[in-house]
Amino acid sequence: MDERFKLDNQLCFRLYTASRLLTQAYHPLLSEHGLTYPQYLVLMVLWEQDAQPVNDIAKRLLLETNTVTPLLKRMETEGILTRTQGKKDARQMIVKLTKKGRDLQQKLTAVPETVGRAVLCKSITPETVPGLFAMLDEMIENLKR
Amino acid sequence: MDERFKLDNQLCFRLYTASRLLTQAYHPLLSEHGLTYPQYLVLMVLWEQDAQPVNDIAKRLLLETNTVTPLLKRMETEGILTRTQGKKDARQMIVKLTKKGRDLQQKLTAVPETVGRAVLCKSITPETVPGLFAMLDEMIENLKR
DNA sequence: TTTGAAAATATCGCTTGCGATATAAAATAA
DNA sequence: TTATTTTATATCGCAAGCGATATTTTCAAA
Repeated sequence: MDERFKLDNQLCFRLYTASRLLTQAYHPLLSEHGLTYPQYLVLMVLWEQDAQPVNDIAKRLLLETNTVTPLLKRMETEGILTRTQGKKDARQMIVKLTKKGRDLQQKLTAVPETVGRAVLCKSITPETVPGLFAMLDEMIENLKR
Repeated sequence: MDERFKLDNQLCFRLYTASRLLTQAYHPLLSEHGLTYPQYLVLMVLWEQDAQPVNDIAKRLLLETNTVTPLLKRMETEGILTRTQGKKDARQMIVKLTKKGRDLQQKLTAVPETVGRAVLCKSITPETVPGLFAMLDEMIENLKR
């Protein structure tokens, strides 16, 4: 058996699994407010800086517009944000939070804490997290050729 | 602005992005052989141990059967594996590689190497990978309550 | 100015991931 | 044995992701 094909030696499988399981940890906290995890990501982007074109949101999340556009449309239907054509550039759609979208930040204050606690363990602590972040950041930078 | 909602402070977003980008790195290598990344995971499970029930494969990948069953059916259609009802337990479907499925291992030998090289960088080296694996493993163990 | 290239967004088709639920077989209890 | 519960798969519906492609608008070059 080729060691290179063993699941236990795969970085990607670990990342894939860790990502899925951590997203699942968000699920009960977000679905309570009718949100999915990718929608929560969009909210974090817009809470940082409101009124952005689709492209800027997509770039920030390293997603394609063919993923983000339908996602934003669903959030518009939910009354979380509005999409209006840009004035300077008519090709752009400017995405802006509604009051409901802004108010969600207060309602979700417990989320980062709760998930943060769920992740903490022997090898993942306030001391080790910066190192982990650095490795993942370098890897991400490396892969988005 | 609440620091805890900043995208740059999120572990989950990093894992989600790293997982997606690394999976994308597999894409050209796998699609050449008509495979997706989750299908490649199934192959790795079966190369390690052939002839497993659906449930064992799902457990190994930490996926639900409602994800794995359709995936296996597509692979069966492609002639990569067979699904036959268990003899001891008629509820089980035993999944077994065909010759085509076994032969894929030889055809994909370059994949682990190629992706491995793409990941290597200053902070991800043969020396640091075991530590990264340990953190992810503990996190995964922690989250699969 | 006209024309062609680039950019911003959207549409289509398909696979995955997963909550909820159904079905059938096996194991356990009464 | 009969009834109940558990287990193994599967089905359904929906939201991502994403490759491929279309549409519209802007920009740049001729």
